[in-house]
Amino acid sequence: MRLATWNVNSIRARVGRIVDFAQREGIDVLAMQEIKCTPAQFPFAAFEEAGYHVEAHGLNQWNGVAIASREPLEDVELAFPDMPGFAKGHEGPDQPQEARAMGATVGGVRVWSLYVPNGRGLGDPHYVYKLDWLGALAQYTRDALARTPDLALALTGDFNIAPTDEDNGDPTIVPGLSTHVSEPERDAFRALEAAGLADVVRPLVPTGFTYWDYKQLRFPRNQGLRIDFILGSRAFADAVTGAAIHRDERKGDAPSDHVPVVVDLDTAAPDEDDDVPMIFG
DNA sequence: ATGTCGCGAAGATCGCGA
Repeated sequence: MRLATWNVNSIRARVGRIVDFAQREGIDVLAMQEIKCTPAQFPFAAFEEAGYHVEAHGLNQWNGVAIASREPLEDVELAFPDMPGFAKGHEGPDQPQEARAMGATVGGVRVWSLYVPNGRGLGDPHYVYKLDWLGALAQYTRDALARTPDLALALTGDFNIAPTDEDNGDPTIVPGLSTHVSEPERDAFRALEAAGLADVVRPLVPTGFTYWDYKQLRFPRNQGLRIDFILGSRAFADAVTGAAIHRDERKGDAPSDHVPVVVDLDTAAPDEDDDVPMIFG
């Protein structure tokens, strides 16, 4: 199975380019973020004509996530447990959840398409929201893997965190002053790893960014960020056979500011009669 | 020049979010 994640920055503005990519690259499951529309506005037909089922979740022109899949999506969820909400100017409990998460099961894998809150600024309520949101995501991960240790779980999406200094090539993003690179955000990312997940792309694609701001010639200067990830549980990571970051998708007409991140999985069912036993670790 | 995008609402530009 070939699984991809892509912050598309509006599905309607570039649906042709996205479906073309999925078909050309043989993507079986495509987790999308920032679709920027409601399901009523989503261009389902373009995906269906290309052989994909799609589940979309969007409340307005902001955020929004979706998953397209060649096989039907099962057990779709539109939030993880205790996912915090946010409403500007209305800090406190009981804020409405945004359209930032979708979980679905396909090919034996529990896949999440996640659009982690940006944070906006180190002193901003949105930054507190970001850290709370990531904390609840880590708790979900711990609970899910405690309940089912051999679960093939994949958290994919735009995490809005550059986990190491090597993941930040944007000179305007400064440790100590900027979101995406602060220690609390990096701690929150490491907490996901401590919960039982691993970045399954970095071992196969050690360097390279996944996002370049539209402004200031960031892409021609290659001043980007690595902020889009596929984090997998042990059972998921053990099935990974390849990975790619499709930098070329930042080129050409009307690109998203993010590019797709792809992994290949060997999802052949274990065979009890196989002469060669499966060996882990 | 916070210099680019995308969206919606207003109304042929602006505010918001990133």
